[in-house]
Amino acid sequence: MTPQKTPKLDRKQVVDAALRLLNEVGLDGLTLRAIAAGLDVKAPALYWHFKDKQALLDEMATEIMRRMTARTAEAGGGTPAGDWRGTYLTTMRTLRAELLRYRDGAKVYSGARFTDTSYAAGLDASLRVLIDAGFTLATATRAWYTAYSYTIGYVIEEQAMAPNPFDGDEGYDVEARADRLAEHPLAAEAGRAMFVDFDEGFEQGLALVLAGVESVLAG
Amino acid sequence: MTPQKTPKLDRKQVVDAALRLLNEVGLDGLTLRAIAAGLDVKAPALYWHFKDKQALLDEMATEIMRRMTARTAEAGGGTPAGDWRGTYLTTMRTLRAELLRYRDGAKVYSGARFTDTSYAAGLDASLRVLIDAGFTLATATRAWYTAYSYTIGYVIEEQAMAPNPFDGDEGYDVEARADRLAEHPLAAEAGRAMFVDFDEGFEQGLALVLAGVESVLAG
DNA sequence: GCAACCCCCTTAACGTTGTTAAGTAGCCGA
DNA sequence: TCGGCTACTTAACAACGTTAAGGGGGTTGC
Repeated sequence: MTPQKTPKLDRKQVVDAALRLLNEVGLDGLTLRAIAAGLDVKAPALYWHFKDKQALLDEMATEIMRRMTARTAEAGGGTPAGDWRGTYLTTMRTLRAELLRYRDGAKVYSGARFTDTSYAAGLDASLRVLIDAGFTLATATRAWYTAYSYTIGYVIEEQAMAPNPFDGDEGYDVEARADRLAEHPLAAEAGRAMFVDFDEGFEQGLALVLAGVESVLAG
Repeated sequence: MTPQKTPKLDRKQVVDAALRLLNEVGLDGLTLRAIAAGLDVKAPALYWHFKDKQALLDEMATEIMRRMTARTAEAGGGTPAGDWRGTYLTTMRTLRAELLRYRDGAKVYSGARFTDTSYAAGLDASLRVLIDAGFTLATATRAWYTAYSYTIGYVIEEQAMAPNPFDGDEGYDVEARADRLAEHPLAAEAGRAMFVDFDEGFEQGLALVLAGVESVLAG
């Protein structure tokens, strides 16, 4: 249709189109032919820019990470310089928020390996804040990675359960679950608590991890 | 070959064969044809026992959960009755250990929905221990789910990184990573800490979560 | 004793997927 | 004008999940 003079297609465009499509069709529907169609191109054309599909998925994960790093840096502007608690919370909240922006975002992210080292600057900054607050490198690393693991695990579970924000998918029926578990009242009620307000649930768990970090630092 | 009188194949046998094969070929190689071949059967035969592949994966995850519950109950025998801390730690250690028994175990597990309610008894028991120790149902649930999310996230990352225990896969080269990150010394050194001793790293993070739970209970 | 039936599996095939091979239009330097 | 590089195309392949149709063997009904 649009007769481009030099019909250049680059890696960035492919990644952007793939991330856009991800939100429409989910990870299962993310086929190379569909991605290519969105770019007015045939599937094998993608192989000029990426070795294989996994390389594209890795680049998508890396792009998600870059956007998260950028947002963390922005949000860092509103956080006082010495406030390691605020930085810590903001980093993990931003990580979750960015994963939630894409359907199956946590799955794509956690299943991939980054294609460059651009994440290191953000990690370095996060650790620096903790170290300046008195942490050793070892405890800072552990504090960071624990909250990171928690966040990844939480969002994976959240995206598996929650109604999909992008189409009419109904998601997990919490009340039906409670009915099935009538013989186990604690588990039944716990399900309501776990799967109803994910934002609040994440905050509570994150506060818990932070409290643990504080008590270790104090010790 | 072996002329079975009534060549019965049931769901349990299929799940067992699939879990065995999972350890040999990983999630990517886990095809219905390969599973069927291991049972001296053709692929469409599996559709008599399972609606589709996802139903089989769900059943595999449920079986992993059941084995975990059984092991937790065993390990509970060695834990004093009133020791909620010991029970809490043991539950999460057992969860991780069981996920690690299968290649891509955490991915299979976290991507599935349980096919029955057998998990509820274990969850109920875990919550009961916390409540008897003075937790409200809400705080017990949050304490449990936070450690659960942490463990899932940690093992997903671990299995993506670690050398595969089942074949000669080399895994992630920690030193090469450190070299690439020469400009970010904190991140480089943190990588060594995060990806070297996964057992120890898990314990430290879990202790951190537990410390947070304790401080919330004390507050 | 035979026919009907149901259980559990087979063979065959379909559409889709990731991926490779081979060819080709446009551009660029010599 | 000539290669030669870039960035795609068309064609095709093997493998996958899945469905359709059929068949053998045991059990049941009469």
